[in-house]
Amino acid sequence: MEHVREELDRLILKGGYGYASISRLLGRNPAYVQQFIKRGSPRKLDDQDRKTLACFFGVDEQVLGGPANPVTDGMVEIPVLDVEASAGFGAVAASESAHTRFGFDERWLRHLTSAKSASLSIVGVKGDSMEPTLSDGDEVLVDASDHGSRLRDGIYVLRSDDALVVKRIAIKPGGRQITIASDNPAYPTWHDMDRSEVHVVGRVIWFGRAL
Amino acid sequence: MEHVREELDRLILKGGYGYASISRLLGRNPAYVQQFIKRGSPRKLDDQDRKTLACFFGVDEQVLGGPANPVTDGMVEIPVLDVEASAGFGAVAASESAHTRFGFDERWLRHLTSAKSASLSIVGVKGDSMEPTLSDGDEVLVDASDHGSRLRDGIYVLRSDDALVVKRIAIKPGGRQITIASDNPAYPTWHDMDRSEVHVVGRVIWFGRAL
DNA sequence: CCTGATTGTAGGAATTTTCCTAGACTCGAA
DNA sequence: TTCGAGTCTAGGAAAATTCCTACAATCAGG
Repeated sequence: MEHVREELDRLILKGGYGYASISRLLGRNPAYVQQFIKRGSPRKLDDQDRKTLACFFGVDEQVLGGPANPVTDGMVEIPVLDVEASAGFGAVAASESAHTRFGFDERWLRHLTSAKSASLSIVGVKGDSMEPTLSDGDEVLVDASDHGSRLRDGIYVLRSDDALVVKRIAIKPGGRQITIASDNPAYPTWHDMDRSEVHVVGRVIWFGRAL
Repeated sequence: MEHVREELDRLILKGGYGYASISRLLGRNPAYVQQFIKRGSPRKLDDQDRKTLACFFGVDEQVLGGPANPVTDGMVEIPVLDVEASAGFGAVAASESAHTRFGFDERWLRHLTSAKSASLSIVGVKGDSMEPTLSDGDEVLVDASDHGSRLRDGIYVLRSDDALVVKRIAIKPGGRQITIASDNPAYPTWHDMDRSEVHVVGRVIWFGRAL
């Protein structure tokens, strides 16, 4: 903790400001900073003062005894695709406006997938075919880079004619054959389909649901 | 500034904690919180104390007089609480370590709840007691302003001794009695509990799950 | 070398924060 | 009901903070 006083002392000395003027900067009496450094009078700097000083000297608050910086830049925004517009093959007008989106912590996201954020998108689930795993209205995070030869057991978003559908895919061991199923047993399951028959949009790696 | 005292008072009252235990949470003398609220003794809360309280009650620091959370163009950031640190009454060293957080579209969020973003937080689910609705590792969005007299049927985060737990609450029609249940039938259900017996942190309004 | 202005220093006063304690009260168990 | 343990409350003590002030040192301009 003494380290903070020395650091502040050095900063003031280097800049040639003098204790008095720095005290005035804080809106305190002229002896305030001198007391802090030489007498250790306020054991800690007030939160507000610390901010002011860190800003003034252009150093991190941490140097003056502040909290470790919570790295504020690691936020990745993933847009929610408008399914109505994106499902068909017709050219999609990329409307900039009105897209809702989710933000994920970068570290958290890297925990989930190694995919680049550009290949991620969010799609709303329609219908009950994937109950109880996914319900109508859920939002699923889709990794568009995770298909093709990397296809493996799991839940995928597929393109079917002009719509996006969510299905569970199982790989038949050793072959090119795959099974496409809906978790809801009321829906049919297709066995032994060829990979080339299905258009995989991407793998579902996360979903959110309102309660 | 008085608003902060009232807000803290309300939080303590609603949760039914009492001033003394909250004072102990801060590692202060038992009269400390009472003095702050009734006498206005420390004009401001110490930075450290504010963090601890915000974490404990699952609200944003802003509510307790902290710095305003930057809302970047329609995106609301909700912090993930460090449950290990926030749940218990034992004096807790509020860990400064970088909190992960999620971002929600403001419009989307308002669709989900009318609560102010400052009263929202995210908690990780531990254990299988809420299977199949919630699984271990899920992240739930908690509305800390939605309890007390507004308690209604639904899933809530409760404080139990030194841990946070997620349970389903059902209100017995017409009375103060409530039922606390786990969705997993392997866990017991408690009937006819009095509202004052449980410490409600907030209502679960959304969750996310990795697949 | 003087003079006046400003600074750093340190003693101590004024104020605020923090703690301690005793009394009134509530609640549950005996 | 009585007792004991816990709470909230308020008064005031103890400790920390913030401020004030006088004094010595420094420095620039005469």
